[in-house]
Amino acid sequence: MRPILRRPGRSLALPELPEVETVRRDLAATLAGVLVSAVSVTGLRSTRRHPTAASFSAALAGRRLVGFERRGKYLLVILEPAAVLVVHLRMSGQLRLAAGPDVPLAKHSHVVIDLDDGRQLRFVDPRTFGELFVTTPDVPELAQLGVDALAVTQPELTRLLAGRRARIKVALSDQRIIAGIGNIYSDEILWTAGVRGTRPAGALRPVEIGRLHGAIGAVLGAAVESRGSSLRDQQYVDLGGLTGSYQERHAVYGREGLPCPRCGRPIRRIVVAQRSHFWCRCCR
DNA sequence: ACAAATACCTGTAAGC
DNA sequence: TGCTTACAGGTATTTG
Repeated sequence: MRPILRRPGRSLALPELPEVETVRRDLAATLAGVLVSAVSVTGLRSTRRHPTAASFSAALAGRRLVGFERRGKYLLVILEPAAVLVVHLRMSGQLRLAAGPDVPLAKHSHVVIDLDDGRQLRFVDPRTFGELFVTTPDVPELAQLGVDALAVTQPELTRLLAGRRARIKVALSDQRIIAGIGNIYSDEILWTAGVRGTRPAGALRPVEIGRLHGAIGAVLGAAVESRGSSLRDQQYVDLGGLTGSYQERHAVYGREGLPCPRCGRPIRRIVVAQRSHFWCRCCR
């Protein structure tokens, strides 16, 4: 019996660790040392952690952008005088650099940050899940965030997964355990490691955790080199509006019914924790 | 303590 | 052709 070929599930390209890291590097290369001269907020949901748009603007204006860090999917812009601008792109957020105020505003531009050299840093976000907020240097809002996926060691991973009954697909995407992996890269990592996503995390054998640890570094590292993944409606673009290219190397994500690169059998899609999970029956 | 379900939101495309 | 509707998912919150 031939497998039923269905259209691949509609997929977006959501900002996960590689996409946020690409934006971080671009920011560091283009904005180090600039002064924020003014801030305009038109989308109140984007600054919802602040009581008013004015309180967000006042916290950011007059400060200099002196450092650019990343924790998981959170972007941290280090400010002087001492403070931190935290940015999370969530589903559809983009940071875009404009040469000046005359460049037409993209639809769904919610925050415009004027820089003292005339350029503008703009936050664009159709689905309005993303957010920006200014906080203290210790960033207490991120206290629950787990170890960054690019920094986790194999012994740490072993300890973090021990005893957990959650499926490994879910545990990998849990930001309190490991920070930076979302729905796209968790599937690519599991396929690369040859680990079934529905296995309980705590049941993985040491050799499987070893393969998983290797796959986390290999997949995320290669995706960073490719400047992230952009798919379909191209939700993810970098600071200059350009797409990444790692989608060309996706083995399973968004490829339901297409041949597995390893064995040629059709990629399957199931729903795990209300999310699409793409996998190969024989290769995981 | 941990796990699972739900709300939030809009562009896209499938289906009629 | 045009309308309706289902779907995509990260995180905070709620419920179990």
